[in-house]
Amino acid sequence: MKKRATIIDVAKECGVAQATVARVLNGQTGIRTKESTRTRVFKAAQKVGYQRNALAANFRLQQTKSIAVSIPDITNPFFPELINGIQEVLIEEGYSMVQLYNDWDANVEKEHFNYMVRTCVDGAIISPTGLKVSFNALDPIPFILLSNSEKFSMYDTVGNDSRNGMRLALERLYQLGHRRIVLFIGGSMRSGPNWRAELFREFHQEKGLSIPQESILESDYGVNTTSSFDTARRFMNDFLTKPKLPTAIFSSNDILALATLQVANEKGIKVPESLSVVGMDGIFSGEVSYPPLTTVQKNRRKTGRCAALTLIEKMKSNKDRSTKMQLLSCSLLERGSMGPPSKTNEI
Amino acid sequence: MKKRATIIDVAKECGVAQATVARVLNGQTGIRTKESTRTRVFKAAQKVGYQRNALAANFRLQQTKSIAVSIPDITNPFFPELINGIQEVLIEEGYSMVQLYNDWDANVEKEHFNYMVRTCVDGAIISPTGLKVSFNALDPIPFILLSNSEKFSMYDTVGNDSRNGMRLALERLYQLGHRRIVLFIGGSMRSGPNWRAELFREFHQEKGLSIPQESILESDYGVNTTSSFDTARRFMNDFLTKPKLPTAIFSSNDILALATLQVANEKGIKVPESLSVVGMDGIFSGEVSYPPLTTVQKNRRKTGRCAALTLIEKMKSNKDRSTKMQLLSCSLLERGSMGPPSKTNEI
DNA sequence: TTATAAAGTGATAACGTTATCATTTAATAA
DNA sequence: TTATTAAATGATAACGTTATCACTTTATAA
Repeated sequence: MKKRATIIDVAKECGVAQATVARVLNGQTGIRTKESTRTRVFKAAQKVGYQRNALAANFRLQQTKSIAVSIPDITNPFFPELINGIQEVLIEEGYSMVQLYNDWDANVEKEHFNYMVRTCVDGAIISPTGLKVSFNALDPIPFILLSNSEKFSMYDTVGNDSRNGMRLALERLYQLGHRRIVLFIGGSMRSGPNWRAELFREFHQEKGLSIPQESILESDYGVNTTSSFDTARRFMNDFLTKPKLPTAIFSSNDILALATLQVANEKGIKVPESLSVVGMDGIFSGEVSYPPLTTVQKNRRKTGRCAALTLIEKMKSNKDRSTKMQLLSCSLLERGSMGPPSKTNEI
Repeated sequence: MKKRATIIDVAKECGVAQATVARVLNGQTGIRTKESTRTRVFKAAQKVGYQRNALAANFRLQQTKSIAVSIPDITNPFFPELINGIQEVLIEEGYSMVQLYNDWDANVEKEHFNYMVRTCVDGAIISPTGLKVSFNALDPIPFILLSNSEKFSMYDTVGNDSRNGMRLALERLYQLGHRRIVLFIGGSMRSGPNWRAELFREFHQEKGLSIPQESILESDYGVNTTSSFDTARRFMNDFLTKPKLPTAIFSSNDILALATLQVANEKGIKVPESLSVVGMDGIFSGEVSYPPLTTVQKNRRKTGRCAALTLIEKMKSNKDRSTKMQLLSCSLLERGSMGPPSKTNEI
């Protein structure tokens, strides 16, 4: 491992002061250099194979030009696209990204916060493990949360308007003629107090429908995507043998919906003729299922971009800004798993 | 943002030399300090709120305790688990991870290599965009490649034994009674000269089977997972209307297999009764398809772990080790999409 | 006791960059 | 031309840590 060339080496190579080299190579703002020396320096730098030592620069400037991204689980298909969106923006702005996964463990998450302080990341984007997370440990670091919960309204937050998304789905199902709709909740996300059940009841009230028994199904949480899927499968294996089935099942995420779809296929329940299945999130697997999954699409790439942009804006304006909560709208992505209920399925 | 306390502040606070504070707080190996001064220093550090400036330490030590992971596309379902495996090991060893995505662009990849040198990452794990990538730019940085190509045998490489995996699948299909098997190649990975076609022909020769026309299907490459899937779908939409279909289709990755599966379902071709579909990789979507996809399972988490462990070993042993290529074995994950060919399907 | 070793501490030099200020050189005005 | 200003460059001091070496103090052996 041979030693790397420094600006001093470059300076020696072309007979100028190191200060000049520094100016040329790492453009100090507002100070010009003669074109002839510039080219000389560039050439010399090339020759000795100079690469700026970011460690030294970071130390000098006390900034890392890197931001931390804390999420529970990268294998959850919800996250990769979001991460990708973040990355796109950060790259443009010259930041790099350190990812931290905590596997839904709040203690690990807290340790990650300390890590961020120690390593002097310039900012952080955090998808919290729960609603009770404290961000005190982050003290000097500007951060953005990925959430759609009111609980975090005192922080800068970027999320998806899942309420409205769910509404869109229910409305559309109603419009198609569905009157026996079931809500399926669970999965690996800890979503706190259940606004979904609330919204579901509200919706039925509005439409003048009575809520039948067993219309809000709650599967256990899984520790990860696969276990969440398996649990949902078992649940549906049981549920879909009941005598009087609903005409549509709306699930709080795509994993649950895909489990429903698979079990229905196995049982010979025709989707969407006998049962419409609607999910939420818009993960890739819903694209390749049979039939393709109708879902409430969350634009995760855009969410990531938005979070990153907001963070960068926050970091640039050192003056205190008022915090804000941004909810990106969802859309209903209609694919094969949803259709009008068949006549034979009517009461 | 008030200035952070340094070891000098701590030293002043308790009347010792800063060297002593440094020794106590960031345990220099092999040098003891009296217990009484240790406690004094700790107390003082606590009092002034000392937090080690990792930026300064990194600069001094010329190490970041971070490693870079360069992959083409995090939204490709192949990668998240691999990344997770890497992360698991790195965390244990106290390293953090910077991820770089190049979207299959070799120029971006090269720029990322420069970035690694500039930022002085301690090591790198790289999934190359192609077989012609040069790693010269990485010069002083120890790195591990994620590949199974012979082309990279001069570097430390970790990959999956796809050859053997494909063999397993073909053997099993043959054993089940399949004699009209088709190979479906394509997808978003650039895999270079086609050893798959070669292996396919070899296999037929061994078994004394003649290779029928149109038994090696090659779909176009897609720029990403979704487009790769769509292209494969269009291809299969065409292919599966042909008069005499094969009894089994082996695809070079799960995306292609899932496209096949979906189109077969749409066309009412019963899987596995009329057509067995086998994929490769073992991505999550294959778990939730209908029927669940039989696939050559690559243990990606393990692959990631192995790569990380090998890298760490390499970084620790500063003496030159001989390079090695590690190929992790694949297994055939038998799920619903594969079965014996039905009688009616015989010639 | 005295000589010797060991343990504990202090003083100080890096590390490579950026930024400030001083100095030289070139350009413009008188 | 000379005086004055502007442009270009050089010299140098940080930044906070680690690590080396020198020096004191304490413990152990003779």
